[in-house]
Amino acid sequence: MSKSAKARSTEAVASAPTETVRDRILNTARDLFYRHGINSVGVDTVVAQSGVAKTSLYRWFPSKDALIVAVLEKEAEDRWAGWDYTAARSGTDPRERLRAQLAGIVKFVTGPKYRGCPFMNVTAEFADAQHPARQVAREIMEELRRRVRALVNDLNVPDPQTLTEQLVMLIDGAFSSAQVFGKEGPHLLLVAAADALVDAQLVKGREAR
Amino acid sequence: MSKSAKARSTEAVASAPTETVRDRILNTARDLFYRHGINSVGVDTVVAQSGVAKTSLYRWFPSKDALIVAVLEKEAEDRWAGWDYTAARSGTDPRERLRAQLAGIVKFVTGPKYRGCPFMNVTAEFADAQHPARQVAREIMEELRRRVRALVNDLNVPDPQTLTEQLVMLIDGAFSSAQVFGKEGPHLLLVAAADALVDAQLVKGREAR
DNA sequence: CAGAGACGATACAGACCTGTCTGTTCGAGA
DNA sequence: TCTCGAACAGACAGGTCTGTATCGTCTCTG
Repeated sequence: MSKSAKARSTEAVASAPTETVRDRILNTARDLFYRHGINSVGVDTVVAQSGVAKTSLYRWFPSKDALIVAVLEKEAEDRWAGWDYTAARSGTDPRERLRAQLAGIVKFVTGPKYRGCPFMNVTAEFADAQHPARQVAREIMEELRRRVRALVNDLNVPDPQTLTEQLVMLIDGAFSSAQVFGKEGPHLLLVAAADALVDAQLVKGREAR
Repeated sequence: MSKSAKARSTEAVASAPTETVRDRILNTARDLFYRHGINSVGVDTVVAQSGVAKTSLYRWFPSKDALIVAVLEKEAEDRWAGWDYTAARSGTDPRERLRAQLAGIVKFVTGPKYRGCPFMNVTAEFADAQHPARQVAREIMEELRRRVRALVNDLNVPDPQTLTEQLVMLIDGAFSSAQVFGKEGPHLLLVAAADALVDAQLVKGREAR
């Protein structure tokens, strides 16, 4: 038993390079929280699944709330990494760059393991808007807003502020409707809907000119 | 004690006409579930708040799950009543009738007591898609889809199916973004965004003609 | 007036939750 | 070799949850 534990901590370097105890807890919690909901997963389950002692969990995270916040931040980190990856791969045409990000979102919400936007789920699960997890979730959604705005700024539309808000609303709608309706939901039309909104502003801009 | 209980059950007819024990439980549960989240409210709290015995709750509802389902159905009942009310008040112009419903939704999500769409919240709170509460929630969202479709059908657009899905996505986005962002969210632009999508289809229809 | 049933009050079982505490093992550095 | 900290193992406290069981009271109906 102690032998296998020893072997794991040694060989783990090869299989999962330098995955610390903290990371193991964090990754396990992230997976469990997302799959079953935060309130449905106790710390004991996280401890058991990550093969770690309870004392270790509470050494690295002072409370379950702190763990939740850390999980959300890691979730956001990965999301923005994906965003940046898509940004780097998409060309120079502003319109295409926006489409690429939206297509990325569609791909995300149609994935087999999709179970809703983690940040919206946390907002639904914790009624208290002052809860630290909700504060983090809100900040992340604001960041999404800023990133959409940056894309919209390059489109040369007459009212970028309005278009940004409308696109964010569409994106939020894609997140939630994919969760509610599953495979065959409205979210499949996200790119088309966004295109229509952009066109509407471009037409308006041309008329005004 | 027994005197006051007697008086209540008699005078209650005047104050809240024939509010049965079942209704009292249902209304209290609805309020508590919505305000604090379903999983955060125990049956004991519902019992205490509604001034009823626990045995009564379990007489009328075989389990908490059954109570949740009943609450959601009542919630839906009221929502459709509001929809029909708006429909009856709005004129004959299809475009205006759609706008009226969307404006009603904006009014709903900007209300001071708004804490998210109950049916989306339940979807986030219960990870298991087979949970009875989620089944009900999904059916209600499908009904919303059908009602939007009925409005779109009168608009004479070339692709009512697509427009319906896009509008539903917008509506879902309004529900969730209002919850995340609070007062100053994208949801304020719901009517304008929907207008843009409708226009886009009407323009396309004219071009094809 | 008598029986039936709705209701209130409350104790209880059994499970689960978060967070603490004690004691042990093991490896790395002084 | 000795020491110290990280990690493991597991018991525990104090609270919450759902659902059941018990018992007494009220009200209506025949």
